Amino acid sequence: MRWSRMFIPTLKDSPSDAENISHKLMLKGGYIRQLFAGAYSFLPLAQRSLLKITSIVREEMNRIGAQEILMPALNPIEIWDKTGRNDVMGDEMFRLKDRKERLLCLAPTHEEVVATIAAGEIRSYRELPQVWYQIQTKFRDEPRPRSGILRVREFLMKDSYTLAATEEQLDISYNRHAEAYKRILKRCGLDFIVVGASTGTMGGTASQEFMVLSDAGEDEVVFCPNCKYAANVEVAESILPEYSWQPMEKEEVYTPAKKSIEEVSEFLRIPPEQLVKSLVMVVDEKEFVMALVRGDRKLCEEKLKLHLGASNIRPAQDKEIEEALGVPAGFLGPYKMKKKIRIIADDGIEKDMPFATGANRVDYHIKGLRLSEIDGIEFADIREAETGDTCTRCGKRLKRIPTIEIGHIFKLGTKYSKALGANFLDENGESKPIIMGSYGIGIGRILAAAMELFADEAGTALPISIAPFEVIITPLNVTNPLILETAEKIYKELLEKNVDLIIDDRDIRAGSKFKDAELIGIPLRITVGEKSLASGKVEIFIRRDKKKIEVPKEKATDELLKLREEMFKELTP
RNA sequence: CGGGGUGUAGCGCAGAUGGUAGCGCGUGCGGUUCGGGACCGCAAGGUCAUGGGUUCGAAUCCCAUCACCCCGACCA
Repeated sequence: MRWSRMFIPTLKDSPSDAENISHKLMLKGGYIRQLFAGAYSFLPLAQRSLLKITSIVREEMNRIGAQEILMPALNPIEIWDKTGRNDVMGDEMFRLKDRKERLLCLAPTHEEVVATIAAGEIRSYRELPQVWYQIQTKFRDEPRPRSGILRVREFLMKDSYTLAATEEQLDISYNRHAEAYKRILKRCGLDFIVVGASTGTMGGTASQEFMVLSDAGEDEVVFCPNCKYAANVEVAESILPEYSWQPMEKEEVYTPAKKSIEEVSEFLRIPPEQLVKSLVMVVDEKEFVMALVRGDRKLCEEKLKLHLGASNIRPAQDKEIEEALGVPAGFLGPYKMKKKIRIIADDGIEKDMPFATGANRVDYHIKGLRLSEIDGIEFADIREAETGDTCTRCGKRLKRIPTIEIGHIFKLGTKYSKALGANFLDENGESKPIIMGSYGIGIGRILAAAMELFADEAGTALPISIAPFEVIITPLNVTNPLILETAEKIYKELLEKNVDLIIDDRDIRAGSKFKDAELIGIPLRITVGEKSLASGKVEIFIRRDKKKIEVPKEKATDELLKLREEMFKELTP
């Protein structure tokens, strides 16, 4: 490929819209352009990378015996009604009507379609297990698209679905996917951790996420450096560090306009650890629940949701709280409540610790209350684990870190097959619902994560397996025939060896060529210029470690092939 | 949806107190340069997000709308 003929609109300044590193780099490097919020065009460089990623994904999926299919993105709403997910998905699903006013949606995922196919075709246990996958554009009307390509409304995903007759078959498919995902990420040059996760709106019995450590990530993972326990904060367990509380008289205290934990803590001179937050949540849009969490802790909504068996919870608005409890937010507590609602206390709060919390009276808090003296409270782990908490497995300190979620695998069970009538006859002629699994991996996120992970001042250094080109040849002055001929000769030799490369044949200054090549992240560069050529040499530049090697021009091709080989070897699982 | 911010040339920005739009980069042409985003000359490029209002006069003041970005609740 010749740079002069390629569409690579690099920029000197990144557009001010871009905030995080991969987003800036992709815009600057001419990889992507935004069409509107949450939708990007992939320009030639990005598309080349994405094609390489998808072919790695294909190879690994095929390797575990998965069969590639392709399902419609356009779905009739009925199948989503049958599983109840038309409601569960809420505004996240794009909905539209056809010319006959029939309700359709753009599928955010494909369990419903898979179960529909299975319901129509699978009859016997002899036809199971099945493992199907597709690489397809998904649509999700994200409440807030952000971070460039990391969180968008239209994105490429590899999603697979397994159909099993038995739990054992499901386990095998699930484990094979985990293995395939590890191989995929390794081949794409990404370091990752596998963590226990919440099944969220998918439902199901077990799930794990494949996370890349990155500050750009939107997820957080709690992990133990000692025993390797790792879990999404949504589900991570921990033990609170010891806290020696102070004794406290029981009394109502006047706390004018002191609402937040900080304000109350400061005003009453009580540390946040000895305050209790009373958070009112709306459960499935019908019931109010009060959640009690220690003042220095965050409520983990996902854990609470799980405990309640709810499908949706949200913080109540101030107006709702006042209507339901007769007290404004800020002075709420499990004390002299005007109206009884369900109370769930975090089990990390010591039952005999006296604490301060709202007195359910405007401008008043109650001091010296203890959970042990309140009737009808439920206890559950509903707090978020934090750095410094104790690991429940080995007793060492936990760490909490931001991550990018690249892949997620689920054991779904029979939720979808039951809803859509996907049954089979077992050995005994008994009809049973098919046991499903579902597995996703974000193609674009792999690229974004790699950009992010290997970024430096000059740009990025993509892994050779997914870089848009493996090698760039940079003749520094194309008006010098000797330089150009030498570069062209090496270019031809490498082409014959099936190296994926580009020659920067533009008639521009050397500096610009260097900047561009380093920006877009090509892992290997051959520089052909007067300086080295005077002694019959060319220079090989290794982008990742910024190392330069001079080699005789006749040996350039062989030397480069060797380096390329080594780079690929490093990425071999 | 709540909170914050920004919309002026392809990109990055400037345009006090209202007086008819500018800088840097980039782009085109000519020339000198050519191993780390060169220099000189010439030139093109703008419904100042949109709609309404105030005013003799609005990029600037007022109202509304829209878009995009950031922080929170959801996900590959």
